[in-house]
Amino acid sequence: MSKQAEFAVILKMNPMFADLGPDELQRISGLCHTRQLGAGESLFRKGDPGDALFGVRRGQIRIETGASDGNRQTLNFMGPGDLFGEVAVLDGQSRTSDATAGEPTEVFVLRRDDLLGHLEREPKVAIKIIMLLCRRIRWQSERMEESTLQPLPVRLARRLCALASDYGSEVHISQEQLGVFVGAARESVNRQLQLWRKDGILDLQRGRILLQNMAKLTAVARND
Amino acid sequence: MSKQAEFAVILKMNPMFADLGPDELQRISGLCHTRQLGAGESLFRKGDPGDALFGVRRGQIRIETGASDGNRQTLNFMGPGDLFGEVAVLDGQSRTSDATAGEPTEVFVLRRDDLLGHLEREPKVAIKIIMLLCRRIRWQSERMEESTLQPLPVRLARRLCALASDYGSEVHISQEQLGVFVGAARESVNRQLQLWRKDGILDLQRGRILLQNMAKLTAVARND
DNA sequence: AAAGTTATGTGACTTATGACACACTTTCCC
DNA sequence: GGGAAAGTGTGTCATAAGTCACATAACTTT
Repeated sequence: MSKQAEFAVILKMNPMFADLGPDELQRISGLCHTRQLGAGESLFRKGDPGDALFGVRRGQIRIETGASDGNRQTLNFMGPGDLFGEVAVLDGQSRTSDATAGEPTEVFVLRRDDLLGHLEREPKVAIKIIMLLCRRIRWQSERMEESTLQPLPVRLARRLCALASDYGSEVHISQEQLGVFVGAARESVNRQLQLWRKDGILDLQRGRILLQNMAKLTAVARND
Repeated sequence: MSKQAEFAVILKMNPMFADLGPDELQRISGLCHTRQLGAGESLFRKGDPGDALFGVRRGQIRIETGASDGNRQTLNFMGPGDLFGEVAVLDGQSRTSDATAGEPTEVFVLRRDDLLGHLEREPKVAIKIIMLLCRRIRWQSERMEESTLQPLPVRLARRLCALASDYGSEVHISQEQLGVFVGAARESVNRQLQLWRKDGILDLQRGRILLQNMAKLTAVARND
């Protein structure tokens, strides 16, 4: 399979591009090229212009806060098949975080100028992108209400379910990280996890969580 | 001034369209027409297709939840110059709330089909719209973090500053409404307002708030 | 293996805010 | 004018979650 075809598959997996037809995807992915990074090499830093969209081909990219006080916080890991910078590539605003290769990594790069030129030539695609952005705005505003209003156990259960759908029943994450994700203190996360452990919903080990009863967990997430 | 020119001014005031050039605006506003509503008449209901964008020319439109349990919650008032349905007109998704005329009202209507046809003929405008949507997505995600993390006084101060920039130093809103806006209980809102009143930052009257010291209020909003 | 570092578990305390209850005032309207 | 309704001011209480402090356990490094 060619690089381009591989990138088309990645695009297709992302909700942002899922509605595009095969020919439209093919023409967009034809614009991409690739880049190699060594372990620890920086892809972009906070403040850099958002001049491209990236897809991980192999390796791992860490999205981190460039906290100047030395306490570097990892916000997310992007593995093979993950896409990021979709919004930046469209609006060109500067990056809001750092991205660094955690290991030797190859990324697909779709440059902003190339994409915009393409959209200008194909207004129908531009209109589809508009729809997708609108969908994202709606989705975000729904989430916004929810995340503010829902209590910690619900937010935590939802995050765990989401992680489970990505990584299976053994989620490899520290309680500290989990706290950052759901916007809570580590101690609060720990206390809730302990309760669930006593209920047999999950088990805890250093640096990982074993989900044993997804049914109960999704019930909490639904918040019935 | 023609109807179209009047509508162009309203569009220009909205951040969503503020970046468009005069000629682009003129051509878009040339697509609009107007509609008259009597007091209490419905403009659209929850679930209706989002097939148009509206701007209030005169009168008032209330945006309300169509709560079936009879307890109707007013979410927002749109007065002359206000624009709403910007996202719906682009993506065509159904309305998420009811809109009803609070008094005899005239609205500008920009229909979805007309706008999309226009965008297809002018891809440069479509790309500008894409930028604007991206800006909105970013703005939303910033707000999302903030609204979860910031304490009530900060959220309240920010909302009051925003209202002040729209309506001046005399904000006409009930404490109940304010509570809905910042996601807090009416009582909590009241208690915070009382503290600020004792500091001379503002004064309270039935149904309105008089802002007397915007400097202090913005200082709270900045959360230094 | 010893020492150091990171992750986890837990108790004590504090604080912000929601919930309820009720008094008081203003406005509306019949 | 006389309710009724809506908006406001406050007290009391309960609770969720943050903070601090420290113990323990598990990995890493030398």
